[in-house]
Amino acid sequence: MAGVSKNRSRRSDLDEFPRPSVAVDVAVCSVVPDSDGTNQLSLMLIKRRTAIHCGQWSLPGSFMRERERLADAVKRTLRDKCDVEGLEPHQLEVCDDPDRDDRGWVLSVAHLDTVPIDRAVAMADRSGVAWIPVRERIGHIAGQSMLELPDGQETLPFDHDEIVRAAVAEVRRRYQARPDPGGLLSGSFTVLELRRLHEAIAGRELQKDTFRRAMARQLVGLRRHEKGTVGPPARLYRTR
Amino acid sequence: MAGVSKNRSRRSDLDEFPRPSVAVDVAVCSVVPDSDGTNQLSLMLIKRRTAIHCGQWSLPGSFMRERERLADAVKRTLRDKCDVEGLEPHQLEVCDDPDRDDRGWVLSVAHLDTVPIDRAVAMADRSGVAWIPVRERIGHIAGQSMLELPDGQETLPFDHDEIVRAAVAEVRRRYQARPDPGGLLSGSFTVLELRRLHEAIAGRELQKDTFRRAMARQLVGLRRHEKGTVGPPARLYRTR
DNA sequence: TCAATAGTGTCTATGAGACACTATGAG
DNA sequence: CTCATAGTGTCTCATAGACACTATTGA
Repeated sequence: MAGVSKNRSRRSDLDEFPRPSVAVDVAVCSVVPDSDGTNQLSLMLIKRRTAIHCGQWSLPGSFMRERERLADAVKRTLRDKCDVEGLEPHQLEVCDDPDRDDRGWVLSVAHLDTVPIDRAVAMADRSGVAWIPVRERIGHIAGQSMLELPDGQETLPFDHDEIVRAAVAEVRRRYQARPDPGGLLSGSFTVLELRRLHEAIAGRELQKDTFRRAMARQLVGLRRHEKGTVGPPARLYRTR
Repeated sequence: MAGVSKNRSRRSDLDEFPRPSVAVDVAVCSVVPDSDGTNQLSLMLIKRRTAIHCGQWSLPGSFMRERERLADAVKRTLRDKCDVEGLEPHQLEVCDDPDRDDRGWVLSVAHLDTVPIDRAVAMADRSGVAWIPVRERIGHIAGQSMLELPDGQETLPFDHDEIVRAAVAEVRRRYQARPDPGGLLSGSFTVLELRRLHEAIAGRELQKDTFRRAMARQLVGLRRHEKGTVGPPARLYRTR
């Protein structure tokens, strides 16, 4: 690239200013069946293998590479640390507390992403990766995670607890208006399946008739019907 | 601070990774009277005095200082470059195109802020600072600014045009539901003043009776009334 | 008097919430 | 048959949009 040498030559302006380390963190969300079999809005955590906070569960994240785009850094992180591909990260917020990382001055750009349910289920047995349901306890205790963490861990490292809160709020906000903005259901689905998904995300039961009428307008009805379940065959739909 | 020496000693982890320069840019919005006297949603631009893009109009911005918080960097920028104080910046998005700045790899965290109308008017005559109304042209031409820039300038430097678009969209989104989330009206005001404000932001006329009923619910009615205008004295309100 | 405004009444269309009802298929 | 479900009908209530009307002030 011709631009690189030009960039280097004018670099002097920039050297006057201190540069923070910049990382990306990703809150990967999905809705996966509980041990009971009920759907739960969950976040994907990884067990840290690096020096700091080693052994703890945290959101996947990594430092940016030279002239990398944020979205690419997120995709690389997910590929390298969780073996997930094809997601589309969205920016959530920048975490800028200078004391958030004991190693020094580190900014983190928090991202949100969603993985289709079937892929999430397929990943569930991978070692070092876990899907943790969000805890729906009212009167949430300060300094405690929204997640019921394994191994007796109380909180997530860095400011990941706050990122989780922002991510859950954002997913809920998005799923209030649209059927499946995050693409959690792949292919076709019944209205019941979509409602169970929304109920898991919202954390409460939804009115079946109101829900149907609100969603059907935004869906494409297929000719196919689901068979083999209790009751009359349910029509299949897909998103636009 | 005890933390600093500890941070330095563990700095080695971080030195493996390249660090971008990080800047903040602010889209400062207000509603100021046009040359016609009609209210216009406007952005505050400054005339650049630094080496790069010198002489061009742009959003105020600056590089972060060591271990500074983003909000503080924005406040410092506004204080130093525009002599404005007391604002509360909100994050909009991170601009991460590696080629956005010819000098090198620079991330910019775009922010949004609003200044009360009376303060904006008082600033209007300050040299090197200008309030530019957003252009409401339908079928917006690609590669052209949303703003009618002075001195025949066509576009804003860096990716400031995109930041302006995001800022205007965000201000409009916020003012759809609430009376005055940005605190543009200081003190008390009539429903008519509030409606003129909303009309300037939305860029279209609003129904007077529907608007009154939607807003009055969210306002505190005062005992005072405005005098000296045409028509019956209008009741004054304030935000909660 | 006129123009512009305040503030309210009212009609209609829309949609959410809620309850009920019939139809359908698996076990 | 029983049960869980699909899908629709319908009633109520709240609200947006629209139009109209009276009252009140300055010019």
